[in-house]
Amino acid sequence: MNSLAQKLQSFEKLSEADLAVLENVIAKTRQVDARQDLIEEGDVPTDVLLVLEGFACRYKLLANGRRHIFSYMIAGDFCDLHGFIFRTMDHSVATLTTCTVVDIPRRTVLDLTEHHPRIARGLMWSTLVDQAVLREWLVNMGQRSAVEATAHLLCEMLMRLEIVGLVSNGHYQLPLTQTDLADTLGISIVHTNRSLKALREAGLVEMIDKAVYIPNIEKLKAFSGFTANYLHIGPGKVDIAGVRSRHVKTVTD
Amino acid sequence: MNSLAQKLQSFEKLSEADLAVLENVIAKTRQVDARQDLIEEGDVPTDVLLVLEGFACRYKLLANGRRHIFSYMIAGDFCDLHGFIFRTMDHSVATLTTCTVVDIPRRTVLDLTEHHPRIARGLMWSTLVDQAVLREWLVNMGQRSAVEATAHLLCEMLMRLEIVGLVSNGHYQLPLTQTDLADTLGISIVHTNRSLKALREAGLVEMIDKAVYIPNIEKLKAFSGFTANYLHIGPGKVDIAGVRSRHVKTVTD
DNA sequence: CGCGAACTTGATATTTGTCAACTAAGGTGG
DNA sequence: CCACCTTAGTTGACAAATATCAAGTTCGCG
Repeated sequence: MNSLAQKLQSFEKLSEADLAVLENVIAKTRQVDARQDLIEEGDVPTDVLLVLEGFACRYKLLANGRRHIFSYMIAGDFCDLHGFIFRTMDHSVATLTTCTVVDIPRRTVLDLTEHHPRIARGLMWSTLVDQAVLREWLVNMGQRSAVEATAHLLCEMLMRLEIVGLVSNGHYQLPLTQTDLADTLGISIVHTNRSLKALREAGLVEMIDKAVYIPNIEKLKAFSGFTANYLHIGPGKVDIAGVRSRHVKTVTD
Repeated sequence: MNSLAQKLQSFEKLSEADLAVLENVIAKTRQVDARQDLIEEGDVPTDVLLVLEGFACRYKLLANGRRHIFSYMIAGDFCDLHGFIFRTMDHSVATLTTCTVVDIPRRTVLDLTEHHPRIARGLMWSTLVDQAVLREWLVNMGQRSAVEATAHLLCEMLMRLEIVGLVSNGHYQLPLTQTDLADTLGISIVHTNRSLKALREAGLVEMIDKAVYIPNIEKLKAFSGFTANYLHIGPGKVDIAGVRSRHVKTVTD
């Protein structure tokens, strides 16, 4: 099963016909190098973009030269329907690592939403999870200190990557520079560096290069005020490599 | 035409049948006093909530007692489908003024999305605009100073209220306390007070009680770095009281 | 070998938060 | 009608968080 179908299934059981359609939808993939724009603010996309593998981000550049990153798209995540519903992009999307992407024609998405109500609801579900993450980031920036916010982000990435099987034993790869993190949390690079140092010195996080290790997730959650409810992790229909991850608590959302 | 239909129409022309269905959907309204919770985090909603009139907000309370507000629902706005798709609420919704609301049964929403594709796409459109606003707020908090962020918010509210005809000549009502604003912008009350004072002293904004007057919107936009593109204001199909607002620039999104 | 990108650290400046005190306005009970 | 609440707004003084500037270090790569 492809990662799009996998993700949708975690919300609602799809029919054989649904699955066949989805398989068809992602037939033609292409590779994109790291650090490339997939689409830019102001563009009028003809297709809907879907990231099947790799790490990408949404961001905006301001007139004063500053950049803000407001979401990460990880392996298995797919893009929202922004390009389908709106004519022009109000933000840009760029890869962080090499990515496998699919360009889905508008027409195809239209068909999906009109003739496959379960898929349509699945897309809505995914969109709403993205929205919930945005809300939590707002809380993060508004109400938590830089160190707490940094810790919270590392918690969230752990949870999200765990769902798609990209965490083993508290270790995961986070292909972000400190500049990326700074532009995500809305703090300076220097302060980002010091926040990470504080987390390391507190023994909450270990980071070597892009490898993150969280020795005690409960401690990090407590420190950052993290609760996973906003990720709306499904009832556990997702089954990666035949074994449900032991680390993900089953939350009957 | 009711405000739900009006809002959806601004995205896509609805059929007579669509309109009739919508009229039926909002038949049973109720009044709610100001400063009341409509739904709380952790609740399992049976219906989808729709605010027809008044001012409401979404917020979250943190363990440390802090509150963060991450969106305002204004007259004519309707709630997203959060309660429809997710079982439990990951945030709370409260009225700020007296509101007219409708409780739409899940079953009804299900019917709408399955049998009225244009309405379904309209709901998606509205959800994505909400999402775009969340992204802009993230940029606001992350990359702008407190004064700029405050100005940006006042710009945004002007634009959004203008669309629904609640602005006359640069004047509008904003029923928020400075505490509300502080919890929205993620800054302290005192600093909010001083930011507003700075805007007043710069002649960019006049505020008396809850009445806001913006003498020169272009100046305020320039000061705050505001561009309306993220609101995805439609091609102008909305027609309030028979006259399209002169203040809204028609943006062919 | 040298260069650039990312990371690190110290010193200092600026922004923002906290504490405390005070004013103004509206509501309520006597 | 007034005394007395409470809530919202305002201001000053000071503390804390965060930004900026400047100067390294480390490491991969041509």
